[in-house]
Amino acid sequence: MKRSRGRPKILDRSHVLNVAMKSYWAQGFSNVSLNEVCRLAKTSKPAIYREFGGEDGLMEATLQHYYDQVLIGVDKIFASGLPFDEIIEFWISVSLDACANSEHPPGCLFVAMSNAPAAVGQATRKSIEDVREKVLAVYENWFEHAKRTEKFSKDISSKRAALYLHAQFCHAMARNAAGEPIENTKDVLRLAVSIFRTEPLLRKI
Amino acid sequence: MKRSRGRPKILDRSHVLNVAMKSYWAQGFSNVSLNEVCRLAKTSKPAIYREFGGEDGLMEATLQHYYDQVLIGVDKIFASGLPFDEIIEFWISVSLDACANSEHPPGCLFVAMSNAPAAVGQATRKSIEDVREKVLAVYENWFEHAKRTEKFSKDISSKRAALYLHAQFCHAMARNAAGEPIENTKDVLRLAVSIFRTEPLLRKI
DNA sequence: AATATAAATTACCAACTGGTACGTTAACTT
DNA sequence: AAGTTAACGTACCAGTTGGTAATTTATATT
Repeated sequence: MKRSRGRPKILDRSHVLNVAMKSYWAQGFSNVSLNEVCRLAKTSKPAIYREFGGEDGLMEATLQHYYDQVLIGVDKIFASGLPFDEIIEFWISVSLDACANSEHPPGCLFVAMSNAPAAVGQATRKSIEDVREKVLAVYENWFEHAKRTEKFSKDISSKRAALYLHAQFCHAMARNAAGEPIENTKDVLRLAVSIFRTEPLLRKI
Repeated sequence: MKRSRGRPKILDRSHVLNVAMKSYWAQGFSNVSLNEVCRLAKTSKPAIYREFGGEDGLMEATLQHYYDQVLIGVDKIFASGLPFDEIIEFWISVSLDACANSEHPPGCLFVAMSNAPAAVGQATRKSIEDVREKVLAVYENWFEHAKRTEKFSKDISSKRAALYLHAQFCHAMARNAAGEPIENTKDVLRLAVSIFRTEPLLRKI
């Protein structure tokens, strides 16, 4: 790790990313200006420009950071090897309970960005697409695996099931971010995933 | 309709509302400034202030206008008296096809606002809640009616079913606004509403 | 004709936005 | 010690935002 020439860098990249992630996540990324990120991270705009190239670059990097710090944790659930139903239940609670314990802000930065593509730059838009594909791939692989080892409805292609699961996740995160009570959202998710069960369709209230 | 004293009003309220509705809807309401609405509607800011009281008032009025002009049409489907399955199918296509024929911008202004409560003022936030309750009531009544006259799964309370249906609608509109292909969205919706069928759970791809 | 009323419009406000020019400073290289 | 490199941060830019003061204009009432 040889230090290069020139004045040593002070700016703490990952500190900036944490600050940006948290405020984008909590306030809604389009309600947080670049100026404000600078203020909160106690750095200067030119420093941000040097490191990230501009607001679009910062958002892109922040989204990647969010994936590495947060979404990865969700993805890992699907590699846990637990039974189908338990994974689903675990996935629901991890997605929603973390914010109830105020470990996290409500909602999901990735979903927020996905839902407002007009409010981000090119680079970020591309990044959104990348993350989406990563997530869909995780779901799809898991469905493939489940078809081989578990007894859940096989009358649906894994791709389709993955799109469906992701759709339900996106909706849950959007409503969660908007302040919907968590129990409503969980209930909707549980109903939604009931399509994967072979029986019974619905249980009594 | 006696004309009151003072200089006669020129400002065309419903023209302003149409302009605001269309641009909020098409560009995403938080990407459209009050200044821009004035420019597009060829009116002045003080005129908007006189009529609506400010940006919050304009947004609130625009949301109501959107309900009266657009959402009412969706609600009416549920009063059509058609069979359960046909209503569902009709509901899906009305929600999604209008924008494919570019009769409408994609997405739903109401859902967009619901999903970004931090970006609107008090009055608009309250209006969002009102519209939401209207819509949920329509769904709920329809489920109540369907339980009496149709053979669909009764093991779910109408309130819960209404929340679920609305959730699916919101997601579909959000993805539609974000540019997701319509067929994906329709497919997700069809899978989601399959929970109301008593059998069979899933059909082959 | 004079007055009261109210809408229209221009021109402004301070605050903030994303973005940058440029002089300064701290290291390494010669 | 002199020179090179590069990050630092102040202080600025033009443009936009939501909002308003103040003057003008068009009507109804007296």
